Amino acid sequence: MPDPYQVWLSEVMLQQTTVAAVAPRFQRFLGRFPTVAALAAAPAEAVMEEWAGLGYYARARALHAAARAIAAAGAFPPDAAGWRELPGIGPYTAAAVAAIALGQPEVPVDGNVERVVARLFAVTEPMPRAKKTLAALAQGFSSDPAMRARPGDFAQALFDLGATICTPKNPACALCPWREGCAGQAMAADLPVRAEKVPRPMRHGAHFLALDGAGRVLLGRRPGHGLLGGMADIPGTAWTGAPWTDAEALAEAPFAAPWAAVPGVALHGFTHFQLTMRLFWARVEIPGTNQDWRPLAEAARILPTVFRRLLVLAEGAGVR
DNA sequence: CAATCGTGGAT
DNA sequence: TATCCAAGATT
Repeated sequence: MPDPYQVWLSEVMLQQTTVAAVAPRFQRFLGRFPTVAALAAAPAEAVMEEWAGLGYYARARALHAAARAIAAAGAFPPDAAGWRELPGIGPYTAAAVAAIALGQPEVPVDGNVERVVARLFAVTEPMPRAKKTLAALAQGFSSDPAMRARPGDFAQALFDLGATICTPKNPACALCPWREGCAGQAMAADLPVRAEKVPRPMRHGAHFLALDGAGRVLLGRRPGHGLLGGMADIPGTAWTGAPWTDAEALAEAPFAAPWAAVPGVALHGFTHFQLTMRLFWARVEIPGTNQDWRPLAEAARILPTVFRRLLVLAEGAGVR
């Protein structure tokens, strides 16, 4: 049976994140935190840095908290209900770990399974309202002898069916082993019915890149909750609905310095808004004592992508 | 229940 | 280029 720690870690990384993006990061994470004990013993900053670029940073905070809970308990939870009580473990991940790592007859319902079931039973109720219906229908797999015999492989097979045959667009129904019992085959490409999309608003920010004489940059730290919670950042203004004038932005600078505007802007898309950032930079020859100065290459490694874009903007403008 | 929470790749 | 969407959880 697979190592519960590795199954748990991979399932958390795979939440809303593609296999291609996760694969190298999973190996790197395991190299740095090989066991749940090692993860529990690590400082939070190290875990957040290792997660940089993967997105949904609440996952890393919860993963770390859960590791400490497991280490304190001295053992992994024995079943899905036990896993469900840990931070960052919802219905899907609890079922996936129980099925894959513990061999227990649970049915993890992810986006793939929802799509397969919506088509198999021709569910036309729109998402996300249909989630309850789809989850209930997916529980029907619990009586399948193949599922009882090999719950982990059954779950993996369901994921693979959704990823390679029962795909969101252009499903390959002709190749599907379940096509004969599929009530939604004729309308498969239109299921599940998605809610209408809402346009993402634009927000604006201004940030301040302080460089010392040794190629180091001054980093800040985000609050431990909410957007990018717990991550390093490049200090700046709030992200507001209206652009910042130079005067307004400079009044928000973390300290007085000969700030100069970097030409151009940096753009970044979040799930629910788009961001336009301006950048000011200054050479600061007297670093403060309790401040987080990092070489540019290191900063680029530990900053979330939104702030890496500012480093790219600066480099393109010849600022270094 | 609806909103929040990142990012990169595919189309 | 814009949109979609990915092995979701939390509030």
